[in-house]
Amino acid sequence: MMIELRHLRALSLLRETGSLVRAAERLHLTQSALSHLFREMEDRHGQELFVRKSRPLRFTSAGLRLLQLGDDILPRVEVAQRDLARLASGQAGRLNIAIECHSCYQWLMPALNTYRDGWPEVELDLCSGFHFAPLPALVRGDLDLVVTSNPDPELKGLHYEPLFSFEMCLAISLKHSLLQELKRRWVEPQELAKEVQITYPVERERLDIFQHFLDPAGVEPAGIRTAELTVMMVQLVASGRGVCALPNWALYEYLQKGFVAQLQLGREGLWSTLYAAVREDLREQPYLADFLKTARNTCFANLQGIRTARARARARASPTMTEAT
Amino acid sequence: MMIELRHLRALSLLRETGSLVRAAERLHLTQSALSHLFREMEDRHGQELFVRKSRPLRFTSAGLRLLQLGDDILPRVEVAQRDLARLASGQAGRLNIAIECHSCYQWLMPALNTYRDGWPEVELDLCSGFHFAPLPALVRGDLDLVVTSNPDPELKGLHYEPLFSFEMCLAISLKHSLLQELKRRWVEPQELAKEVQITYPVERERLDIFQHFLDPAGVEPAGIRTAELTVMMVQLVASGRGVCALPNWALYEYLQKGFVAQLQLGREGLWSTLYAAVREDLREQPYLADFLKTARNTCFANLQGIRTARARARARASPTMTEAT
DNA sequence: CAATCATCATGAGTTTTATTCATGTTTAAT
DNA sequence: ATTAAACATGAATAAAACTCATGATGATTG
Repeated sequence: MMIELRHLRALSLLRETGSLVRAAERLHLTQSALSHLFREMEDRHGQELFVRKSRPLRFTSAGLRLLQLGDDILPRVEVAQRDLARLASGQAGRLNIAIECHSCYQWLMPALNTYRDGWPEVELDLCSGFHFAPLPALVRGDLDLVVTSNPDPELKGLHYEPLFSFEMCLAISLKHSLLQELKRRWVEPQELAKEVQITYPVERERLDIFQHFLDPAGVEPAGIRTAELTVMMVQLVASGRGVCALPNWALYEYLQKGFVAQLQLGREGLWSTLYAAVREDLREQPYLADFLKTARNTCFANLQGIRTARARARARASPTMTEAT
Repeated sequence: MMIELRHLRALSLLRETGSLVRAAERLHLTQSALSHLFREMEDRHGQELFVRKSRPLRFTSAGLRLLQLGDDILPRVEVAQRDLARLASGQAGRLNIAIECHSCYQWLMPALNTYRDGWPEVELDLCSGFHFAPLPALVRGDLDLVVTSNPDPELKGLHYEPLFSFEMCLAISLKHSLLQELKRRWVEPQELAKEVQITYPVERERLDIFQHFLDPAGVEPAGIRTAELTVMMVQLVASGRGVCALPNWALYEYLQKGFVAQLQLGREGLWSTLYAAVREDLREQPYLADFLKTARNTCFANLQGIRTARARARARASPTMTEAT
């Protein structure tokens, strides 16, 4: 037989009340039950847990060690139990968020701030700077929500909630020769072979420009240069150090200010959809559903040039509307 | 009903094995038993714990939360269980030591070093700088051994193992007028009323000179000055800033070097006995019994002027021998 | 696509464990 | 010494944990 929480709870209560009778009362048991219980524990461990004939009650070293264990773990069990109850009722929960798309901080931060007001009980955590694959971590339970544009259909048990569709665009210097040479508003992959790509400092697989544009065409850029911040990337582009792919909504303000020019990636433009990946069973939870709503609202309120995934799907079906923004 | 460790163990094993059948094998149960067990847990918490029809096995958020709890607390339970087993067998244990007497570091450190070699499994900790009463902490289980010269007979469940008896002596400057004035080797409390006392920086109640010499006679010294280290206290005495009570064994080397002179406190000398206080049930433990032996050996090997408590008791009974050292 | 195999669920029956009840023993207080 | 409160104990009972036998489900394969 093994230690059980029941034993630790009883022992803790024995210390608290100072007598079997009162401890039994608190546990809604008889004094006899506790007497049997402690005797069994003592038999199991081969030593006394407390000194019977003594007032006030005294514990032996073994008893004290078990009390210490109880002090250590019982509160944790309580917390877990509350978490489960809240999870069942949908009142609150944990929301460990990771984002794959670096620019997304732009809308995620305001969204989180708004959300926090409505759900102060939800334990929010933003797991940036992770060096593990986020979607498996979501399945494992280390994360609760992943913002990604690359759903993995292999992973079971996940639901991908579309947030919005956006266009990946190429930021290019106003003085760049391509702007003059091309008689069109879009580039082919081959036309970027001589350019330096400015990117976020993350793995190549997580950059849409490579995964969905250059790599499929077998084009390698003249160089790759990284920058942490979007504003730095734009600055490098503006000063002619290279070109850079950014979501249209991230690029918008810099276009307005006339810092850089914009080209579409390919004739159709490189559209993709951003999803919030969550575990299926969490999807219905009010606190999560509301987070998704808040996130979407924040995005459509603040980001220029994005579309609902549905609208974009319709647009793709009827090519005449493709370029509408 | 409440969460029990059995549930957490089963769930962890389910994750480890990936199936009810294999988890049941490992637990020496039938698959049916586990099926019933998990169903009950789910009923209790009002939600599924894992997704049945799925390979590989997937857990729900609730299941993951319980797994996390298990990962958190099950290892702690294991550790406690091992501790209890070792406590039962007397192989090893914990030894959190506190000392009331500041000078005792002088022999405690070598004793600990010797002891460590023989009992590498025992978790040794020296709780110095405590600001709580050490004997109650010993009863409570926060400490396992307290070196004290003031046993408290009120506290039940403690055993006081005598280490040795020693004499509290007064260190006094070689040029001090008292040395000339007195025609004897001892002082009365009243004769210290004009002196500054140099003491360790601890509460007055913990200083034998006050508790057993000055306070009973109602004598207040001209001043109190503190120093952290014995050597500093002796230095202050040597330079005439005051007098200072120290155990004879701590004073010995400074007398030898001729830094200070020594006077007895009262005609009989102020003898007291140093005890190692332990909880009664720990007393028989081999690892503890051996610590006491090592400590005593170290003391008698290194300290000059100490006596066994028994010898001192005999000496006190026959006054003619009182002053023998 | 049926056949097969492995896994899991289920209900009744059984064993084990937890608890109570009735009563005796010990302890501390008066 | 007497008494009251607390605790221990063994038998009886209630509750739980578990098994067995079997049926359902899902994945695999020829």
